[in-house]
Amino acid sequence: MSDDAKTTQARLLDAAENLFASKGFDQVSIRELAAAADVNVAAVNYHFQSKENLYRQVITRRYAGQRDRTVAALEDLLKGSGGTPDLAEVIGIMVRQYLEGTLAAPEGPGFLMAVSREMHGQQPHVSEALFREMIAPVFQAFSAAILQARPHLTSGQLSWTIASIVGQVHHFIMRWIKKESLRQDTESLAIMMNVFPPLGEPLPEYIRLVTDHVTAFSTAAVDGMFPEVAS
Amino acid sequence: MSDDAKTTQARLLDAAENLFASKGFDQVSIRELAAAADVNVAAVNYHFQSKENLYRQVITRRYAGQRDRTVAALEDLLKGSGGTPDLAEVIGIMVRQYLEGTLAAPEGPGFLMAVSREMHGQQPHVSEALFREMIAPVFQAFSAAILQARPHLTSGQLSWTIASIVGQVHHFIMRWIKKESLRQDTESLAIMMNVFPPLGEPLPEYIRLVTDHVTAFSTAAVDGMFPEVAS
DNA sequence: AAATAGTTTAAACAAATGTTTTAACCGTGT
DNA sequence: ACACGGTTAAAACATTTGTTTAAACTATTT
Repeated sequence: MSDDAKTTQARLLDAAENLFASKGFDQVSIRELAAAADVNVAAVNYHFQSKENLYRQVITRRYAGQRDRTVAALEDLLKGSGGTPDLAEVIGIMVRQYLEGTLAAPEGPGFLMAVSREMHGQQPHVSEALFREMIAPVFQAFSAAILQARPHLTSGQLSWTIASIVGQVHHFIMRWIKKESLRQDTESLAIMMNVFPPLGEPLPEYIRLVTDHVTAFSTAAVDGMFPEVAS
Repeated sequence: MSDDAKTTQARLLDAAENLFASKGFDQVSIRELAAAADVNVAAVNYHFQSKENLYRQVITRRYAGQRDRTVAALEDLLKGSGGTPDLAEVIGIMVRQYLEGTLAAPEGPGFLMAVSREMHGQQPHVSEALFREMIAPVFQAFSAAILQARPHLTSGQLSWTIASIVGQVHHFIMRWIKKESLRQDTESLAIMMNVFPPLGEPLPEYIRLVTDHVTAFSTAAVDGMFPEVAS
């Protein structure tokens, strides 16, 4: 479906998604949005009441799918393994889903980069609703799956572990985004890529490498920190 | 030294540090800065040429100390241990320095929060210079220290490991900052603190807990992933 | 005391922002 | 053909932004 066949609303949502993703909420003006979507400036307020509300809709529209896919993948794994999944597989699913959903969604480039910014950012544009409806369910499914793989973990150990995993993933996402946004600035780019080796790879390979690393790193950490007492 | 005894420049720098830290570059207007520092709006441009340059100076002024302290602490450890430091101590120093420098510097609240935002952010306000002068030296000292503790690590394994550590630290910093910025929004705050248990602690205790966790987690991960061949 | 260099002040400036208004437009149903 | 709801268009609106101007002030120097 070509752009001019889509409705004004849809074109605005798509343009907003890409622009917000690559520049952040404050850095995108309504006029810029309108130009990218090839609509009138007033369209944003007509269809979405406000710029902030458009932002909210962009995020929730995409994140719902991400959430459902991740939860479903975790549940599938639980069923397939008869209740005792491999810890590395659990973490691997979570990490890969997050990376793919954020950096390489089929719906288009940019996708969910905004969410990471939102989670790390200060502006509470959507934070509470996003957290309750989107993050919390994934968090819960992830917790449950880890607990199936390592039933001896306490709830405290569990949340520390999850925080360490999420932190790593965010960092690798931000690193890729930063690299993308530096495309023009060849000097800074060269410095970054020199210090952070995996950045030179194309995106699918980057996702694979990061997934493998974070999975192996975190699995080793969990089993080193919280060894299961031999039965 | 009371505020009105300080020079206009110093008062602006201090006010800017706190405001930029808690709200981010774009969210702070020059008029807000001037009001907080109790100076005229023109003072920013008179003394610092531009808002962006003021921002640069705020960051470099503080980060230089942070950098020197961290590098010195790592070098001390190397000397004290006769060239074979404990890995956990190396990581612990790095993590603690980063957390303290960012969240709890004696110079005042807020301190270096802006740097984390800068590193994760899109705006290239100071990125390249900051990276080259401030981040790179710390990165290098940290790398060298880890390599002394675990000489068998390849350079690739080293940079993956550092990325995982830095990612975790950033995440725990952001989490604290986010909590601070949600002080008014009691509902969101309750949700966050419920899901992320260590957040309820006062700052020094939070720093201690995070340092211990990240250190233990990462040490276990390194030794689990890259076991030294028994001699 | 006059002059000077540095600093502070209030006011103005130009540009950009999110939003609203009002009129034109379009297809659909009568 | 006409009227009507929904949509788009251009223009205007009220604020806010970073920055500059030009005059007032202040202390030090001559």
